[in-house]
Amino acid sequence: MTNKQQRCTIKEVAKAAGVSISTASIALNHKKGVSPETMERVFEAAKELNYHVNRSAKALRSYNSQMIGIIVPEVVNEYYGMMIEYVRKYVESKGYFLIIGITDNKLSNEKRYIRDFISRNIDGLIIVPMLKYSNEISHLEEIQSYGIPVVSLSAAYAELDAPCIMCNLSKGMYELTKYMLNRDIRRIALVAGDKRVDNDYILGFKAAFEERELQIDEELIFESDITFEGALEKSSEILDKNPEAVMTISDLMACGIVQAAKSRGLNIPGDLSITGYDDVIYASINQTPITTVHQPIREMCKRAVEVLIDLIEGAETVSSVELLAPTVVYRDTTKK
Amino acid sequence: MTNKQQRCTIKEVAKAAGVSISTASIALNHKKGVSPETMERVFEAAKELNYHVNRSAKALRSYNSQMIGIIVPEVVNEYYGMMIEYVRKYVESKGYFLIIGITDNKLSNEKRYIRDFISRNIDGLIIVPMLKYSNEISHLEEIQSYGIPVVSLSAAYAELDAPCIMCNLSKGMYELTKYMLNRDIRRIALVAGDKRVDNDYILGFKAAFEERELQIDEELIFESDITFEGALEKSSEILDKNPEAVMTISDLMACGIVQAAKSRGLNIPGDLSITGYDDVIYASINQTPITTVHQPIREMCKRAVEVLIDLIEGAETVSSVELLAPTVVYRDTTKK
DNA sequence: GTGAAAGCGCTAACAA
DNA sequence: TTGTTAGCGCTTTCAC
Repeated sequence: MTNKQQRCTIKEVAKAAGVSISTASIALNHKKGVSPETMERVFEAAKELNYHVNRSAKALRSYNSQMIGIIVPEVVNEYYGMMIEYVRKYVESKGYFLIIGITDNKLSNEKRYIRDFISRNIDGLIIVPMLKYSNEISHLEEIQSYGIPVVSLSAAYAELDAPCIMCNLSKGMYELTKYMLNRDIRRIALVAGDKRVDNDYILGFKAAFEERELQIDEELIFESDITFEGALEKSSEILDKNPEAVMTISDLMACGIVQAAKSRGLNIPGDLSITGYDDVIYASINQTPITTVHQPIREMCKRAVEVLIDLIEGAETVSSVELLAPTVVYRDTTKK
Repeated sequence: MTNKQQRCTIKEVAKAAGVSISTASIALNHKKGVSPETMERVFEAAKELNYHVNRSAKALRSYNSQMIGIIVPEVVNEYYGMMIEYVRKYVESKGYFLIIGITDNKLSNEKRYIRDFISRNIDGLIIVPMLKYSNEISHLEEIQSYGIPVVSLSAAYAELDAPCIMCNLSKGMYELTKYMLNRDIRRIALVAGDKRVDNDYILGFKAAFEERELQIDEELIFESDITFEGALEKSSEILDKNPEAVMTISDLMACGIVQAAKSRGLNIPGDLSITGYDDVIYASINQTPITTVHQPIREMCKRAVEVLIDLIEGAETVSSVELLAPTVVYRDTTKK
């Protein structure tokens, strides 16, 4: 780092290869219209000079940055971490670079990232909606108005005119609830986050009861912070109702319930069944592995990227919700 | 998204404000040399027209992208997730945007991201070294040669001439081992990843034994994949040696040992003490919360960003290692 | 305090 | 097939 050197430009590559700048540009971009020999000379010169294209210049001139943006509520959470991981992989396999905005569940941050992403000329946006209820979508409409396609992943903004790829959350909850009811477990608590945001889960839960013409006790449907600590705090209120089962909408919440139940000396699943949702690592690393619903995160991410890139390449936007199927994973916190 | 509109440029803002382009530029960048009234007119026009600066153009012209790059081995892991989270926060509070490369512990990916980051004109780089042993640093030296400062975080590349901010890993391991020895636990297994990479941990472990002039059984020092599954697999070999304690170098590995011990019917900490490292969520959400060593991740990230930004702003590079102090966190997998 | 004009590195007409 | 040239949106001298 002593003698700072300048990066070489396409001009120098062209000169070294003995061709014009435009020929060098065509060659470096693997476009047709240049002879094989010229091509080789240019690439040799580029390698020799250790040429790196200046993407700022390229983006300025050609109106695309080869960057796709993703906005997620959090990153310190296996569920979103996996999304970033998979989306990144697919995006990069298509020749794009993924830039990431993390909102901390704050609308103001979501807006800030949208502004920044517009400034940085992203080619497309994947938005993973916040966990808080919001119907403010003007910032998303603005980015769309500039012709930047938007796809929502994991959940939908009801009023946004954009494709959405998500898991059939309701179905997973229905299956799992049915499994409980089949084992004569009736007194089931359900712990959601915000009832409006998490209505899909509640719908599936109720559907299983209704199918069997069983009464639902609305008092057993709780709202809680969707975190480990949140569930832990809420647990005394929940367990005081003496449920036979506690179903949650995330594995982390289930961990909280498990820990609380243990400190009450409850036997799992003898005295109490507990279920998570998502099937991320938290469910399997627990001392007692947790029964949960697997969301096909990988497939969701793959589809989201496919749909987005189609849009970037000029496909017509159709506002549709694509629901991928969940799978119940039976582990040790529920009866066999 | 029906009628795609063009983003407005500084030219249009200038025109609307009735000033020249250069005046508009000065005003928009809050530079001095423009009257308050003009300033206001420009900002009003910008707001009116919904102006977003084109950062590609700005970066091209002014040789800085206001982007800082970070390269991490993984993201689906609380430890790295938190790093991204904290680094992002500090970086953004300084007016930069963080772009992230995830290498999956592959050198080829690290090189690929470096190339990409050079192309995208990042202003500085934070590198969190891979968990695999490597002394190939030519790509890092190259980016440095262009005057882009590099800071390493969480671990050091021995041969790289760059500042490093990390936790005093050795000290944490020493303290924890001493705690065990003080409770007359002697037969302690240590589970590392690669012994070369994780030598600091081993050094601390041995130091505690040596201080008391106790013999170390090298057979009880294991290498394993630094994952939950890795530890789970290795566990039978480890537990077959009948240790009184198993110390690991990550909380996730500790979870694996806990699960394996439980399925052998071992009582924790009665029959077996288990410790993790890092103090991330995996340690606290387990049914039996795990004793571990807290790494001051937040402070590490803060310092790394501070040092990097000083360098970006022209400070002299000094190749130094800054060691932050760990804290042992006693939970339920060790004796009181 | 403000404006005119050059040019950052690159792509894409258009000419040759 | 290859070269010439204009210009993407912005910053930054340098005049005025």
